[in-house]
Amino acid sequence: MVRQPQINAQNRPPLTIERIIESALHIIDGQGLGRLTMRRLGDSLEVEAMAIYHHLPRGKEQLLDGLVAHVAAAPADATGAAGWRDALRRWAMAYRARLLEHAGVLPLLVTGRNPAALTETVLSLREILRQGGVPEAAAATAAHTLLGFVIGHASLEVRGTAAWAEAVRAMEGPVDWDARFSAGLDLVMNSVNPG
Amino acid sequence: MVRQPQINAQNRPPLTIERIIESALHIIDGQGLGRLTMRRLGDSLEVEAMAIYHHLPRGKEQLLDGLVAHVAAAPADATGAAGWRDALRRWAMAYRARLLEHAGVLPLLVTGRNPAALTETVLSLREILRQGGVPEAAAATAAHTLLGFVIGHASLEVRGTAAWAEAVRAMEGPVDWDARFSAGLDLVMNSVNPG
DNA sequence: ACCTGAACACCGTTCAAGT
DNA sequence: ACCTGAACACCGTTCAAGT
Repeated sequence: MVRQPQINAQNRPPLTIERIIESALHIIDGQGLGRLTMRRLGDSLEVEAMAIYHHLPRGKEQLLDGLVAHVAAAPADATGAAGWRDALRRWAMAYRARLLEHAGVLPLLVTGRNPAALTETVLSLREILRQGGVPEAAAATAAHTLLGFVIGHASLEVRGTAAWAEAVRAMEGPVDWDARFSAGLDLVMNSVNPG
Repeated sequence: MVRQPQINAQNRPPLTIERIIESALHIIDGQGLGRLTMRRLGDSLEVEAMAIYHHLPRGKEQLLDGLVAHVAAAPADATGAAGWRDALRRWAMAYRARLLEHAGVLPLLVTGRNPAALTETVLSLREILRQGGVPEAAAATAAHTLLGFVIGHASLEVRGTAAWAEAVRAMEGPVDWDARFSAGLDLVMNSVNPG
């Protein structure tokens, strides 16, 4: 029985930034952002809360920055798509699903914290539009419009599907959010045209 | 010297929900959401923090609900507009300005808290579209698409104009956000058509 | 190098008490 | 009816100490 070097004396995997972020995301997804505390995060990692500061010197701020990066940095990819419209459509659907899976991170995304986390995503959208023949300025506008729509629509979905939103559904009527998002996406994409 | 009845023995205006919300919004706008605490709010109202609970029995949750309602409940109004497109355009510009003025409230808006706060706004958008001849289903889609775009774009603006976003501007290039929003708004509105 | 334990300043909230 | 003061359980973070 050879002890593996990456297993320490307490017989548990060592703390890494990746494990910390994943554990934090697990707490947010399961219990909500409000219940993510350094002490609870420490518990879930089987470590004292103070140990986390050794890996994230800037503390909770750095943890939240990492969560935003982990969720928001999902660039668009044109491989396997039938043209740039299809590529953007696929990306939008996937990005929306990602935001809804981690809806607890949405409030962090709109704080302006870790703005660099979105750079890769924005540039990938612009690149796909550019390759589709859309002029530079129009591509920049379309990229922000599309990304803004996806983030904002996901926010409305969180609001509309909240367990305590019965009164809203009574007033505004029931909504098929998948269909609603798809139709809205058409609305946005339909006026994006190559030069 | 007749003492006015609404001035109490300590010579200060009585606590009301309106004054509490306004004071809280003032703290958020000036110092950020993270510095809004019940104790600081009490200080700014020249009252002990515990006095606030007499007016907001559900405590800070109720305060945050009230803040969302105060900022997000701004319905569209067609009076004085040159047609429904102009009315929606004006509303979108005003709503965006409102969100940017109170950017610290944006994270609260996307939590799904107090979902009823947006009902009036959503219904007003649908009504203007309906009066413009847009069929019911298309109006519902357009309303959510427009509102989603405005909220999402405001989030991107907060991100792009953050003081610490120098690296982002270096990578993605400088942005005229007023022009960018206006162009994005055109993109969204251009495919909304009466039946 | 990595983690712990005790401590500090703060937080939201409850509750009995004051006026 | 409206507000206060003391108290409680919790929070993020620092720092000296352990291994």
